[in-house]
Amino acid sequence: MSADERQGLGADQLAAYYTLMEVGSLLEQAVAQHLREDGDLSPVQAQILAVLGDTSEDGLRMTDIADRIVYSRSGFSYQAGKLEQRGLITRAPAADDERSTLLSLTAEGRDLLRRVRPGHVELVRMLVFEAMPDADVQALRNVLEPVRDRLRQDPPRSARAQARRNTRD
Amino acid sequence: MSADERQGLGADQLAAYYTLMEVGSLLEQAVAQHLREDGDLSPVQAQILAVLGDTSEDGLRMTDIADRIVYSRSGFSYQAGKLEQRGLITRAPAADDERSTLLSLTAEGRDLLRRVRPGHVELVRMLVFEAMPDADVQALRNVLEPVRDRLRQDPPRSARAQARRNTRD
DNA sequence: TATTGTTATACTCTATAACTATA
DNA sequence: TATAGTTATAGAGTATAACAATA
Repeated sequence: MSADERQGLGADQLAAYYTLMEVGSLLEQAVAQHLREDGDLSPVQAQILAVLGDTSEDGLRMTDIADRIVYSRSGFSYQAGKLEQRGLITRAPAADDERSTLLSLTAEGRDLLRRVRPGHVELVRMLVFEAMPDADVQALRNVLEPVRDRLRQDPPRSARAQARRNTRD
Repeated sequence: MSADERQGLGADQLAAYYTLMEVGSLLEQAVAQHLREDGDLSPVQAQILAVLGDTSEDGLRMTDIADRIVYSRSGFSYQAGKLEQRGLITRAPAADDERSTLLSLTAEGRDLLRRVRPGHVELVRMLVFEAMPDADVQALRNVLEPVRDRLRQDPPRSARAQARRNTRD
């Protein structure tokens, strides 16, 4: 937090971390505002629709989607209920395993996705990529994709126990 | 959202955008969990404490802090109230302008900051920087700092009107 | 017994607008 | 009149745990 004492991170790393977090949060806010105003969608609802729109399957199980979106199961049910109420998705028990629920886009859901996407893409282009050279786009991917893979697999469990030992000032 | 039709973004840009968002959100979740478990702090509360801990001033006005943290004023009052209840900060009217409220860290607030920081830094080091070459740290800063500056100044107002014209499929 | 998902409940956070007080 | 901040109120989202149904 304060910059006057550092153990594990140098000044450059700390600056990179702050910048990364600030960009992530400002960008998420801007995108969330757009999705809400343009499609009355919360970020999670938009993610669910996007995942359903990107698959070629007939439907996806809740658990399969939850694997791609970090989220509690109850919160997921709540959001899926919202989307179903609005007629954007359907919920149906899976044929092979009746415990599972298959989510599918309705025609209206697909329409909404098509209606919102251009503005979403244009917003991101303006905010992030308008002045970014192609080489920087590549650099961003090269640097962040390994971090993403690490974060995906790493439930941040062990960190605290290990870090606490450094807490003795 | 779906990748089969793109107007303003190439595949690389889209991939970079998705990766950036996912890293931001996974990292924020991990950090938020740590701050909650280790210091019972919400992300915003932690940010307020961090800003207060990083300044050399006697206290900061609400508005000065809000400038560094995107947040509504009422939400800010709510969070400041929480921190004051816990004895981590004090609120006092400013001497020169009695409309303003000066926030200051108490000794307990400073202690909490010192107690939580090592684990926070260590978590970020493990999740982000352990396997990242110094050159990549530089690259990340070079690419993202201009984006951050753009996002800071850019209230995402005009995007929708401009983007809607592309919506005619 | 374990897994998938839903629901009840309580809580936190956020947004809007009305309000107080100072400038 | 404009600005700084608070508060009332209402709503959205989230987490936990208890629950039902299926494997």
